[in-house]
Amino acid sequence: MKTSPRRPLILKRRRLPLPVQNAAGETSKEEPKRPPAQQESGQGQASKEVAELNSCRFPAGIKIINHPTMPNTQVVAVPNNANIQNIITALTAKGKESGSNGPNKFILISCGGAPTHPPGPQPQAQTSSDSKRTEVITETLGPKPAAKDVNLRGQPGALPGQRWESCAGSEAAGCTLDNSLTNIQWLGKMSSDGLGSCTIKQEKEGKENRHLEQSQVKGNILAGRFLWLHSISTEFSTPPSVEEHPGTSTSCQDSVSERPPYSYMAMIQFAINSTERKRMTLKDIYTWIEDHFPYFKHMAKPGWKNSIRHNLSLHDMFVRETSANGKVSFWTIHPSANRYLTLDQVFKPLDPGSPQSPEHLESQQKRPNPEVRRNVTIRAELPLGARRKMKPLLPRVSSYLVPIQFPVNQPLVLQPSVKVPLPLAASLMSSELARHSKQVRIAPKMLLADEGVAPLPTAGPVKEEKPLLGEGLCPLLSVQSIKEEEVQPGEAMPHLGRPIKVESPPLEEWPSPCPSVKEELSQSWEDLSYSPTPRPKKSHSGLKSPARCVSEMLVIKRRERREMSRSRRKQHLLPPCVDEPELVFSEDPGTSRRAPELALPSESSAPASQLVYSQGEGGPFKTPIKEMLPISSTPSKSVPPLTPESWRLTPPAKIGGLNFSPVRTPQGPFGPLPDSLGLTDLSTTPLKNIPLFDSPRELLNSEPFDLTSDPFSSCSPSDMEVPKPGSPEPQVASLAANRSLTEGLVLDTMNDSLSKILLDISFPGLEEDLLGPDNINWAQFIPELR
DNA sequence: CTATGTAAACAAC
DNA sequence: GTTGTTTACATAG
Repeated sequence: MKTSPRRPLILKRRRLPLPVQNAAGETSKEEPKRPPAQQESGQGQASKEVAELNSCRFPAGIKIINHPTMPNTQVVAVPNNANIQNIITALTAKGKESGSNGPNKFILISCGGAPTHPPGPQPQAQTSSDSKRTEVITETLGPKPAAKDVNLRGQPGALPGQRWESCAGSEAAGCTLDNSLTNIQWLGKMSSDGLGSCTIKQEKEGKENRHLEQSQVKGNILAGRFLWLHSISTEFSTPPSVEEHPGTSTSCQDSVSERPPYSYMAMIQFAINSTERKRMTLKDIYTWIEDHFPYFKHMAKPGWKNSIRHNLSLHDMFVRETSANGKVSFWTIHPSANRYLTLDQVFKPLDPGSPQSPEHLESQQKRPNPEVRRNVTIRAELPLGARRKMKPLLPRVSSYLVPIQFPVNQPLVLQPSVKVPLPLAASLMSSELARHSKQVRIAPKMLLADEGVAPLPTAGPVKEEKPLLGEGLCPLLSVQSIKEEEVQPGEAMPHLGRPIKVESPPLEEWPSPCPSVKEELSQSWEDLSYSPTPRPKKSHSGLKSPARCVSEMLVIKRRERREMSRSRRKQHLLPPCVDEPELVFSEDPGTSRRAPELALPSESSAPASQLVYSQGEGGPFKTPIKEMLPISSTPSKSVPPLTPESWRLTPPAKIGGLNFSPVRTPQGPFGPLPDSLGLTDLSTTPLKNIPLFDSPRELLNSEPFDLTSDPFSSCSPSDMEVPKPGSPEPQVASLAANRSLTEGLVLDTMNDSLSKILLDISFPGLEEDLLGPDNINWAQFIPELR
C-alpha cells in the first residue's frame, strides 16, 4: 500500500559484488572452459594473475606492451581462451599497484589465440573492488568474429560458440555485462516458488519464442556492432535479491507475499506477450497476472485491477483493439513499442535440475526463451551467479557508445562512468575529449525524430534528460549505463515491430487501427515510425525543418511537458526512448559532424526511422513519455533516437566479434515486423546510400575517412546474420564498410565501473588490410604485439 | 521532475 | 458490474 514503495524493485539498481559470486561454486561450470588452468578461485587466481601481470608474465601467452601513444596505458594481448575476468582482475590490481604513475589503463586485445576453447572468460567484475582507476579496453585482435562469425553460425560445431569467443575476452565481458544488466532476480524466486504457471507458461511461450531465438542470437551478434558503454558496475551488479537471498528465492511464500518487482506496465506486457497473438482482454490480463504473480491474487488490494486499467489507458504503448464484431476489446502492445517482453525472459531458473542448482543453466540455455537464450549463449561464460536467476531485463539505461580511435593518436579511453548521464557524458566527452585531441568523441546527438523529448539538445547536463541521454549519444556512442532501474529494457527487444496486432481488424497501422484508442499516441507512433508525414495531431511537431524544428520543438516540448505534467494523460510512446541506448545512425554525415549537441535532424532524411519509441520495459516502463511526440521525423533535437529498437537493429550490425552489448536482440522475429520502425527505414532507406554511421566516424576522426566505411563496417554485409533477409538490414551492408570500429571494455577501477567502448581502430589506409572485419591487426599498430 | 502506484470520479456498455 | 478514461494525489528517486 502506501507504505510500500511504489516503485517496483526492479527498477532499482543493484550492485553486485561481482567477484564474489564467481567464487562461489557456480562459476565452476564456466571455468572449465578455460583452458589453462587459470583460475578457479577467482580471487586467488586473480591475484596470481596479477602477479604475473606485474611481472609481465601472463598466463597463457598474454602479452603486455605499452601503448604507443597513451601514457599509462598498456595493450594486453590476450588469447581467446584466456580468462578475461582474471585478467581484468589482475590488470586492475596492477593498475592499482602502479598507482597513478603506472599503467592504469589497459586495452585488451584478443589475439586469436586459441579459439579453441570456448569463450570462457567472463570478466566479472571485480573491478569494482579496486579503487584505483584502471581502464581496460578489450579488443579483438584476431579474427573478429563479427560478421563472419555470424556467418559461421550455421556451421556445425564449434563455431557458434567460437565466434563469440573469438572475441573472447571482450565478449565474455559483454556477456557478463549483459547478464548482470538485466538481472532480475525476483522471478527466480517466483519461479521456484510457485509459479507453476510460469513454467507452464514458459513452455508455452517458449514455443513462440523459439523461432525468435535464432534471431536473437543473431541479434546479439549484431548487436555487437555497436559499442555500448556501460559501467560494469551496473552490469555486474547483480541483481539484488537473488543471490542475496538465495534461499529465499524459492520460498513460495515470498512469491505470494512479495510483490513482484515489476511495474504494472511490465506485467501487462508480460501478459500480453505471453499470448501468441499478443493481445489479451482485460480480464485475461488480470488472470494472467494473478496466475503468475500470486501476490495479486492473494495479497494485493482489489485496487490493483484498477491500476491495471489505469496503466492500460495511460500508456500509449497499450493499444486497445476491438474485435471484428466490436464486442470484445483486446489490449495489445503497440508494435513499435513492444519489446516482447515475457516473463520468461525475465526469469531464469535458478538452477537446473533443481531449481536452484547451477546446472540449471544449461537447461535454461536450451530454453526457448529467446532472449534468454541469447544471453545464455553468450553467457555461458559468465559467472554463474550472474546467469542464474532472473534474467534481467535490459537495462534501459543509458548507454553510450563511445567511439574511440585507438591507436592512432591518442587513444582515449573513456571512462565510462555509467553514472554520467549520457547527455552529460556526451557533452563532457565531447568537450573534453575534443580538447584533448580526443579521440573519443561522442557522437553527435542525432536526433531526428525524436522529438520527443527534446530536451534540449544540448548537453546540458540535464537531469531531465535522462531520457535524452540516450539520445544524446549518438549513434556511436551510446553508452549504456544501466541505470538502474529498469530493467526493463531489457528485456525483450522487440523486434521491431512485430506484426502482432494485426489480427484483428484493421490495424495495420497502429494508429489508425485502433480506433478507439489513443489516437494521439498512435499518431505519434506513426509519425515516428513512419516518415515524417506530418500528422495532424501532433501539431506541434509537424514537421518542420529540422533545424527549426529543434528549437521549436523544444519549446513545444516544454509546453507539452508542462501540460503533460499536469495531467498525466496517456503517456505516449516516445519515440525515442531515451533511455535506451540505441544506436542511432546518423544518416547524414554532415550532421554527424556536428557537435554532439545537436543532432541535427538532418537526418531527417531518414528520420523517421529512428524514431521509434522507446519503451519496452524500458520504454514501457518508463513509459512513454508523455509529451513526446513523435514527430518523428522531426528533427529533434537532441535526441537521438535511441530506441530500443535501435538496439535491436544495431545488433544486426554486429560488431566485430565482440559482443559486449547487452543489448538484446530481438526476439525473433524478424519477421514481419513492423519495422516500420525505424529500423527498416533506417537501414533501408537512408542507409543504403548513406553510411550509417557517418557520424561515428566523423566523430571519431576529425579526418573523415571515407564515409563509406562506417564504423560498423566491420561486418560485411554478408556477415551479418541478419535475421531476416527481408528485413531491413541494409544497414549491414553499409556497415560492412567499416571495420574500424570495435568494441572495447574500459575498466575503470576508480569508478568501479567497467564500460564498453567503441574503439575506432581504423587507421586510414589500413582498414582494408587489417580490418577485415575480423581482424584488426594490432600488430601493425603495435609492433610489440607481434 | 519523472515514474509509478493508488484512489476515485465518470462514462459507456 | 465491467471496462476505460481521466484526475488527483502520494511517494521514491
